[in-house]
Amino acid sequence: MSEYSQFCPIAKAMELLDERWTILIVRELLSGSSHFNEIRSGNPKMSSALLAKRLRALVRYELVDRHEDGNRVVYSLTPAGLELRPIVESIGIWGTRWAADLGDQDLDPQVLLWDVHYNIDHGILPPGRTVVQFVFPKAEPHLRNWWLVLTADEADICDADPGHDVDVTVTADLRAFAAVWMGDRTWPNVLREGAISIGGPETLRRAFPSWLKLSMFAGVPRVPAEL
Amino acid sequence: MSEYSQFCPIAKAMELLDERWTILIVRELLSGSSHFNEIRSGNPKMSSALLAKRLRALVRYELVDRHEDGNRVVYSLTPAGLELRPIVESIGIWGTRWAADLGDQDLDPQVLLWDVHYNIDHGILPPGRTVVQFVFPKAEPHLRNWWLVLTADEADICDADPGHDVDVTVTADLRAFAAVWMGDRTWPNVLREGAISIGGPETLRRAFPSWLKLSMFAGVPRVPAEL
DNA sequence: CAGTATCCCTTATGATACTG
DNA sequence: CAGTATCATAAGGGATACTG
Repeated sequence: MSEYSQFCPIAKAMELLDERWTILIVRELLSGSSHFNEIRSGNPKMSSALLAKRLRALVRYELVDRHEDGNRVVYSLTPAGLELRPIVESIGIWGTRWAADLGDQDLDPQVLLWDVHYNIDHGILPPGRTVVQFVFPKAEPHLRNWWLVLTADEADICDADPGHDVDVTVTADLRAFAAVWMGDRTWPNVLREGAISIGGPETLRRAFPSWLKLSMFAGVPRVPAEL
Repeated sequence: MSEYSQFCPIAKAMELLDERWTILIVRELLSGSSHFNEIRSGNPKMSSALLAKRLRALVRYELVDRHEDGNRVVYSLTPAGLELRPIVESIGIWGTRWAADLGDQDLDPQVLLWDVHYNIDHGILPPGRTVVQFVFPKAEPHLRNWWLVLTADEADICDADPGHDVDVTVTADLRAFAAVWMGDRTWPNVLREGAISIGGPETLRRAFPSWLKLSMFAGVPRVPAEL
């Protein structure tokens, strides 16, 4: 932490919060991640060494608690960390309104599907296990195929075939999928246009879009285009 | 700006906002600063070169507008920049609750008085000009004496004697003054204890505390001490 | 799984001085 | 007033490999 030498509470807060990646780590913890590699899944471009360093700092600032549970390590937000939620949400709302232009490098399938897997409407899934395969034909080969394994109380994202039978196959243009997820386009619109196609038994195919709750920022009112 | 390569609006926003000093510059603009050296006054530890660089970036991101008015340069927030207010405020609220421990290096008289000068209750000042001298006996010699020049519509802070007759002299322990400003202590309390003393004609001396509105975060509910 | 350890190259930025 | 210019050093962080 480098210091601003100001009594101002905004400055005192930013001493703890303005390092690169810090807010994104808090976002992951607020979303439900609690293990080192879960946080990495939501931030795949961050190196392991850097995440370890940031987590150590967050524990030192008493925003995050580190707890060993058997052979696993569990990270969780302290009361101070939990109260960062209004900050993180207002940043997301602002970003949705004013920083929503995505470059090609922003369309990372892993980050997108990681967000998706935390926002599944488990209540309306078919009974048992449902496997959705995502194919992003234009992505780099190793980022092209993903499997989402859904049960009544879990959602797992895999970048390797988990071996189960696939129930639904979603072939998508990544930009179109992100636009649906963010509430900028609708399922009927992208399906009609062919930017996304859904394969599988008709019942499942038709049900699939309803399984995904959208991004928590999908409903944010947008800035009207200038006339 | 370095990039996170994530579609997430929180990440897209932080690409613009998480560089050191950026939020503090926005804070100054939200408080009412519009000139280069006003922003510096609120951030005296930032070098001129660095402020220039940050301002160029903020203009590039379209959060700040730079406008030449005759021979002066005027900075103002764009619509996108103005919408940062909820973020900055929630950061300040959080900082007040969870990052309020001040080290000695945080007690910078200039930053504190700069905040004070933006929060004067001009409506209840005596008519004409009122000059308040602040003395912080324990501060470094060059930060020990300050003059606050108040009129019906202006408040100026000087670190050199502006030459006017002084109406009120406030001799203060800086930590006590910051505590009053932040709402952690009351005027009666610090006056009784002698941590601050006010000199001058009795009417003015008694009126002085009411001229200062407190920090905008003075009313934030604090975290109850653990039992 | 949850990290460490190194190496090495950029960036960032503090200090100082200068300018139209 | 509103910046530039230059230098020197510190910090940041990517790549890669390794570990209990």
